[in-house]
Amino acid sequence: MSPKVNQRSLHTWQSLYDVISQRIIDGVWKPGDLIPKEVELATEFGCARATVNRALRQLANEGSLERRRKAGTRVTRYPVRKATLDIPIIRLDVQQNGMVYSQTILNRERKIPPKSIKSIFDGNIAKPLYITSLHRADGAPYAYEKRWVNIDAIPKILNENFSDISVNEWLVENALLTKGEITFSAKNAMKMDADILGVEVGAAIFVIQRSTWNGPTLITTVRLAYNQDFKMSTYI
Amino acid sequence: MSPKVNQRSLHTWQSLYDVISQRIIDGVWKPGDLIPKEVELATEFGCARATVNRALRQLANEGSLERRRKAGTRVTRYPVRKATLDIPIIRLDVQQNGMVYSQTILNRERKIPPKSIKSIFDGNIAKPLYITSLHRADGAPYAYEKRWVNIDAIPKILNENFSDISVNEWLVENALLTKGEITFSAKNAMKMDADILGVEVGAAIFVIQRSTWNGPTLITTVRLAYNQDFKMSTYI
DNA sequence: AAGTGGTCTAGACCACGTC
DNA sequence: ACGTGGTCTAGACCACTTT
Repeated sequence: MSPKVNQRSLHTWQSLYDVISQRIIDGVWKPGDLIPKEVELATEFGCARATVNRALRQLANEGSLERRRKAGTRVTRYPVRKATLDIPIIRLDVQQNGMVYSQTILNRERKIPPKSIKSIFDGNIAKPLYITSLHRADGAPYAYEKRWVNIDAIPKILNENFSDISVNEWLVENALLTKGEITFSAKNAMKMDADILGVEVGAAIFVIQRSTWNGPTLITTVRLAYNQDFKMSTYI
Repeated sequence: MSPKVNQRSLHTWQSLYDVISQRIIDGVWKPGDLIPKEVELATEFGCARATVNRALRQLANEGSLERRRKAGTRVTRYPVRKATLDIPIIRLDVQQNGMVYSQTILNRERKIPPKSIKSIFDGNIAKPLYITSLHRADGAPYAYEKRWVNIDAIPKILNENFSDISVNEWLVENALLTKGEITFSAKNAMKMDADILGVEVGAAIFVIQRSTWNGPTLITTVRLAYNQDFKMSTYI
């Protein structure tokens, strides 16, 4: 009998997620172990296979499980390998630390880029716009930005003077940005970096190189040099 | 007519994902715009609402859309904010670059940690194990590691000498690690760093500070100093 | 109060990889 | 060839927010 209506199950995918996580934490299922297949777990928990699938997929996305058709689902051997981090918008980053943000455009020109930059752009684009600027926190130098912008993709940037808004934020609002690539490194400040950031030549600076595309089209590539106290953190 | 069996739809969630991404790229839906609700999209694409939900959820997880019940789904204004990065296992990182990996334990002792480290550990644990080691690529210094290990959580580490395996990899195989936290920064090499890494005092080094837990229990916290050529990259 | 996304179910077919 | 995960459907109820 039983009316055969959807009952709100007490077994949400989230609760399965918790139970399965706990089993991994407790070592019931150890790294490398094959865990029961979806159908078996569905039976054990008394829920639909789709619900099990949802929980396992989540754990796989987070890197705790590895799933392969036919081969089954295993607890990953090297679980803590992926991290998600937030890329700060400099202004917000500064303001969240209770400081006053300001920025200055140092230089802007149409310019043929050096080879290392040129190779990132498509071969046949117009001479890109090169803009350097300084971001400040409470008036003190915070980050030195060197940026190349694809004029073909976003020509109206030529009419903008960036007195009230940073180039980055202008682009976020006026260009469509769908994917990006980012590289972190540590460098010793060269003379130019040092002069602008107000540090000694040779001081450690944290360098972020970032490129941003709209679909297949490169919009901008930027090098940001922070002075040595910069940190970036994330959870896994 | 029509047998009313599940037909393999041509509209997979992935294809919806592509179409919707393209509309964002093309500016059909601009940052901040409200997009049609799930039911409407399901009608438009001729598929089940669950399929639309799957595609939209994916886009929301990736940060392209923002969803709220009742309020609907919007294109995010600041889309490029989250990045996923792979945390390298040093040995694999070295070997993937075609170099020979080796490592040496420099020092190991039970030791009361400095305040900055102690605060990460729980108050009442046994004196942690402190191990320093050097990772090499083709014999040259690659990364200098200073690590604290929670002995209460993983006592059998005291019987291990790490001649054949790095501490990190041993922990990965012998402890359960479920979550972590990581911080990147740029520092000038202090004398100790410089001597061990074989660089000048003051050279820029890339520092990773990482802590790893099993559930609520801190297992280990480690500082890794790389010499200045270290880079880490990701896509968004 | 009402609207929108969130999730669950039961059943089905599909596709990838291993055997 | 076949087993396991991947996904789709149609319908239902739920939960969070805004009005």
